[in-house]
Amino acid sequence: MKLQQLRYLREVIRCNLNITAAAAALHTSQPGVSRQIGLLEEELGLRLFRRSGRSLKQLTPAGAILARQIDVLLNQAEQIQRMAADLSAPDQGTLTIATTHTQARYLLPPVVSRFRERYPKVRLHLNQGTPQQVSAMVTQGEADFALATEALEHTEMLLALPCYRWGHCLLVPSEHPLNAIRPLTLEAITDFPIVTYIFGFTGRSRLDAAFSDRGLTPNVVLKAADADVIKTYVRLGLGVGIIANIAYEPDKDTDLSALDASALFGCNITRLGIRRDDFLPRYAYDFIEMLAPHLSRECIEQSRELSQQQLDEAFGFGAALSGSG
Amino acid sequence: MKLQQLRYLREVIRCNLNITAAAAALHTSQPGVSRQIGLLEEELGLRLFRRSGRSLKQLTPAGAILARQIDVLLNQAEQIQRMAADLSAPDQGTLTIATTHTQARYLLPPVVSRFRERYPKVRLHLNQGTPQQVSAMVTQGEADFALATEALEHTEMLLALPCYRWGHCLLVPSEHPLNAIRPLTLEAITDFPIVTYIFGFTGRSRLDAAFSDRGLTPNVVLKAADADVIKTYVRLGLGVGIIANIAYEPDKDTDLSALDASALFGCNITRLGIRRDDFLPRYAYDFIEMLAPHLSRECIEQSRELSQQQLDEAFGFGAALSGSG
DNA sequence: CCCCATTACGTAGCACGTAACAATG
DNA sequence: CATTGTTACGTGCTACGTAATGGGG
Repeated sequence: MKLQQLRYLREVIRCNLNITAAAAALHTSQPGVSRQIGLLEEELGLRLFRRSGRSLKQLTPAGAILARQIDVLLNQAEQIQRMAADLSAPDQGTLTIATTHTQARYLLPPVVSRFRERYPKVRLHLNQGTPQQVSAMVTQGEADFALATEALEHTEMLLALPCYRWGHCLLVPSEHPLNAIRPLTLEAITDFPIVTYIFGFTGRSRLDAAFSDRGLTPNVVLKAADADVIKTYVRLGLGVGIIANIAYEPDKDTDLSALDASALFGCNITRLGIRRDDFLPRYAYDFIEMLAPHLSRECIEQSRELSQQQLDEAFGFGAALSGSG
Repeated sequence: MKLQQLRYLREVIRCNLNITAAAAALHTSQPGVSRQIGLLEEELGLRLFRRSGRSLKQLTPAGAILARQIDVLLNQAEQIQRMAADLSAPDQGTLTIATTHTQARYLLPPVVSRFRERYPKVRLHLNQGTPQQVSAMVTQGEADFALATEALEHTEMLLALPCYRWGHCLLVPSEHPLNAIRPLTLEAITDFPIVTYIFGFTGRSRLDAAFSDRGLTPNVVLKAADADVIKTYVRLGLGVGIIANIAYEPDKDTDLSALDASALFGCNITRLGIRRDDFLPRYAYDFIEMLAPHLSRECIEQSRELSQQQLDEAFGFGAALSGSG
């Protein structure tokens, strides 16, 4: 039994039992993969795949059981390699962060600056995507951790650590009538066309919930994936914007006013998503601590053992907040 | 990184950093091991051993960290192989049981008979030893499971599942004056010389505790490791025996009387010891179920996740019983 | 001077790639 | 007939064993 054979097997399964695709993904020849799978089956004394003619149709029950264990083993092997890399050169390596627009654009820049100063030799990758893509990147091991407000707490594979809380704000041109209304109400907002996020982005679900709880139907005339697009259309006078309040930049957005709406829409929690069984190098923990000082290495390592529910309790969040907010 | 290199490394560490001994244990050449260790260090980019001149003095801190992870990985690899063997030929293989005299001599014979009938192709090994040896055999992977009344619950590595409870009995010649004393008391027993187990065997600690709780000092004239020896000396009239009541065989011991003493000495629990992270083939679970019907496969697999304390609670034993009984 | 690890060197095995082949839809 | 997996075959790498070398206690 060779580690390579197990890697081949894993890749074949990942490629929906397509040996050709697996070989391509592994940058090796197709017959080589086929052969090693065959040898592995021979050594283990059982068929891992149910074949119909020449093509692999499905995993045998035994194959499925073993594949699960083999995944664990390969993860462990990769962890050992990462640990060795970290131990041999603690300030070198790669850090890949999967994140959404809002975090990448407004939250991370200062953290990235500090990090690059502290660890100039670490190659930093920022992968932007939708919350779902971000979550998938981490679960599939393509990124070291994720940062997003949505979708991270949906799988027990990930540890979704609360990073910080934020609310929404209303974005209006300086001369807009809403500037005069105090206190701001959902009803007042509903009188105007609205420009905000598409569903599943940056707390959009919380906005919808707030309106529908009051029996209101907002007139959303434009849905965008990020605050920059929203600002552009607010400037064109298309409607009033609702964005994350961290996305308002007082220095640059001097032609717009931000009216805090945290009280209306409730607060959101941006979470840090880490694979439960993943080893992270020292600099990754340092990055996280720069981002959220309460998430020390010690704190994270203790959290790994907890269920998501226990975690939320430990951090003092009820079920309401740990939902789709 | 090859599995073989990791196996070599593990063996070198097991052999107290002696490469020559490790090579011998692995049935391979000494330079081969030396070379592979070197290649592994090169690939990982760090020294695993602190060398003084040519000999390995100790593990480096990094080496120690990695060695722990590597142990986990190799265990996982071996587990996969065992699982494959079980899946490919569920009624073939080897079952090694580590146990003490009492269990091997009085408890296991009928179970073994049934098992051999059901699984004629399984090679069954019974390894007898002291409770400490028995425990060590399982923790070191030399046996699949252990059966003993003592020493198994001392390490969290093992799952010590309660198998059955038993008490002691007093063994006396047919004409002995104690036959007439009802009810039996500790004081009455203390009037006679006693023949029983050496310390650490078959509930001996419970006997001592019972006497000392009453402020009594028994006159133990012979200490033996097993009931057969004890019976022999009781027959010679050396004293009265105190043995596990399962060790009294009414058919064969017709010249001796057994007086139940469970009430005097309390009950003991014989436990089944399994490595928490170990995979057992189907026939092993069947053996266990023949031995103790309440220990189904399902029950055991659920127990693996529990701490020893949770386990004792689940089985309804308090701290008093889970002690050295 | 003995013990032990490393280096040197030759060999045998095996993983891999190219090419040809088989089978399925 | 296109796609995919298996068999055939040659090659280059490498793990391993034997032998020689180097260092400590």
